Amino acid sequence: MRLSQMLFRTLREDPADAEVRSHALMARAGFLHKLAAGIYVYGPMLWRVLRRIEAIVREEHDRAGCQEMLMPALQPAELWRESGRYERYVTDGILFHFQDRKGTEMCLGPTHEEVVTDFVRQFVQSHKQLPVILYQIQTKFRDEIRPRFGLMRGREFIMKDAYSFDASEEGMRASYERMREVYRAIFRRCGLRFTAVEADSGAIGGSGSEEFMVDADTGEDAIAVCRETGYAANVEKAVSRIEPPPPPPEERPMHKEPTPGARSCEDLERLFPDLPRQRMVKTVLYRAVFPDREQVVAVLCRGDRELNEVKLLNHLGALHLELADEKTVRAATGAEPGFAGPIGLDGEVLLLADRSVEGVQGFLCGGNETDTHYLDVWFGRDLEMPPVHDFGLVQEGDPSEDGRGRITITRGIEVGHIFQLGTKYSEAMQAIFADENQKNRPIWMGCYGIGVSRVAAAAIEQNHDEAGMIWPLPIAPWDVLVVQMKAGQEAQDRLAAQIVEGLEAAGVEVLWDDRPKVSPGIKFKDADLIGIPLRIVVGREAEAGRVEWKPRDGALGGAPGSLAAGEAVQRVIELVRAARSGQPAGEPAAAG
RNA sequence: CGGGGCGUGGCUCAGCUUGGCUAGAGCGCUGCGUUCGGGACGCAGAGGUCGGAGGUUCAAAUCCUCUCGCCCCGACCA
Repeated sequence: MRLSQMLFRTLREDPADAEVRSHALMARAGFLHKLAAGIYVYGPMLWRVLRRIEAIVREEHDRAGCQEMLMPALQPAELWRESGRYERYVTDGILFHFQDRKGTEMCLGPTHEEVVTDFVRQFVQSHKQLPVILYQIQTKFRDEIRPRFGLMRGREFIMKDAYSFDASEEGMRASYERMREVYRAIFRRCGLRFTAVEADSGAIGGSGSEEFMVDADTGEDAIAVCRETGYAANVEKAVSRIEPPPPPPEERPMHKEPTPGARSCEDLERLFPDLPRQRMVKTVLYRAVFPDREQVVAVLCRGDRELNEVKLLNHLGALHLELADEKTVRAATGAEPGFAGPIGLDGEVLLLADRSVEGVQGFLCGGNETDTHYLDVWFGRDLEMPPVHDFGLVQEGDPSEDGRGRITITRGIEVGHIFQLGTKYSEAMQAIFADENQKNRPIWMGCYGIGVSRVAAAAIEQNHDEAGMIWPLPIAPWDVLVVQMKAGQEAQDRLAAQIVEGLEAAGVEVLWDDRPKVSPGIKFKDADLIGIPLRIVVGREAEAGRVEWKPRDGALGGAPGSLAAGEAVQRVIELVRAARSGQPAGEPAAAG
């Protein structure tokens, strides 16, 4: 493709509304255009990237025996009522929903468990038809509370979603394992560095789940990793050991201490310099929302630890959980926020304790009275130990659960998530089959998602520099950029055309910057910005049949330097072949 | 939804506090010429309902009201 023929333009400055590099760089390079919050036009170059990602996704799914299909984005709300998710999704506001001309409630699919389950229940009657895995690549709609970061969290985005159907729990696990391997292969082939982590299954529900995180400092998710043991989990889910508290001090009677203005552990440390954080107990108040009621919950936590709201939410089985607002705090404690404690709380409050407070004695805690704390408090003596569970957030440096290593916290971008759903949807929607003994049983399901458009953004978050994007070769919009310094100069015209022809004949996708009257500086800056990994410069040595080898990605293309044109062509062909070697043998190189 | 901020040529912004000339700059764009290996230079141009509506005023980008949109911080997720 000749760049001079493309709709192409670059901007010198970052757009004002782009917060992350991937968004800013793509917008500057014309890959992306925002139409409204979280809604984007994918330009020609970005679309090539997305199609390449899709091609890899398809190949790996097909190879694993999955069947591609396509379901409607437009769906009757009735189906969602049947699974029981309609209320929650509408209350959350995540579901785009409206009425058609007849007044029927409709929605735009944020995910397709309902539709696929409805489809499968009409087909499957016998265990002989199982297992089966279906998938589609399609636009999804979610009215995100806060769309942001460009392609990272859009309201309309491209997703690959797959669903497995099995006759037994073991079968479901086997399908899940198979999909896990498919996912590993996909992200490996995309040229991304990633980590598979244990995850919370959230609103989708089910028993087990893992997320695939592209390693990137700018990621929205924090991940707990243990190098020694290979443990990796989303911090929402992660467990660790915690250092035990110091031994109890000499027993003294509980008493009040004036603590004016001391609302945090930092403040209290200044007032009580000899008291370690491990002998402070925080009381954090939450408001938990259930389908039929609300409940104020107070959770005790050691002063040097933090609480994990996801663990708490799961334990309570609540729909939502949020920090209590000031009014709620005042009503529950009778004090200004910052002085909540377990003693003398309002009777309606549910009191729980994180396991970090176990063994803590003679501690400091809030007095439920403004500017007052209790000191020398003992569990068992001054108050009953509330029910104890693990509500803690893992912290950097914690020993791993088995004690054989230490936890490190890193960041990542979630590009894939796989779930064992069990029979949640099949039971709700009566997707049943007859087993060998003619007994009706619900189908065991799994679901598996990849954010295709998010993969593109994550690739840039992981691979860029000051000058621009650096695409991994397998998902780059083009394999190689041929930069012709002076379009119209005969020797350069001839050599560039010859190189492009040679590469294309070998199945390499080539972008040829043949723009006339564009200064060298601009060509180089643009080349850096769009980040095509391999580059050949046709310039001053063209008469001698030589070019400059100038890869964008030094790690991939090696050192720059002068080369005979034929040699450069050969090098590109080899690198491209190597990058595509993940393909099944016998298939031609993907041409799109 | 709660809290904070912003809407002025294609892009990045100034002007608004204290209303007053023909609404500006840089980049980009068009034409001509000189340049030509890291965002060149000169000359001549095009391009703006100042987000929208209403109001105050002799006069509104500027003040007031309403409204739409966008961004950031929090709960959600591919």
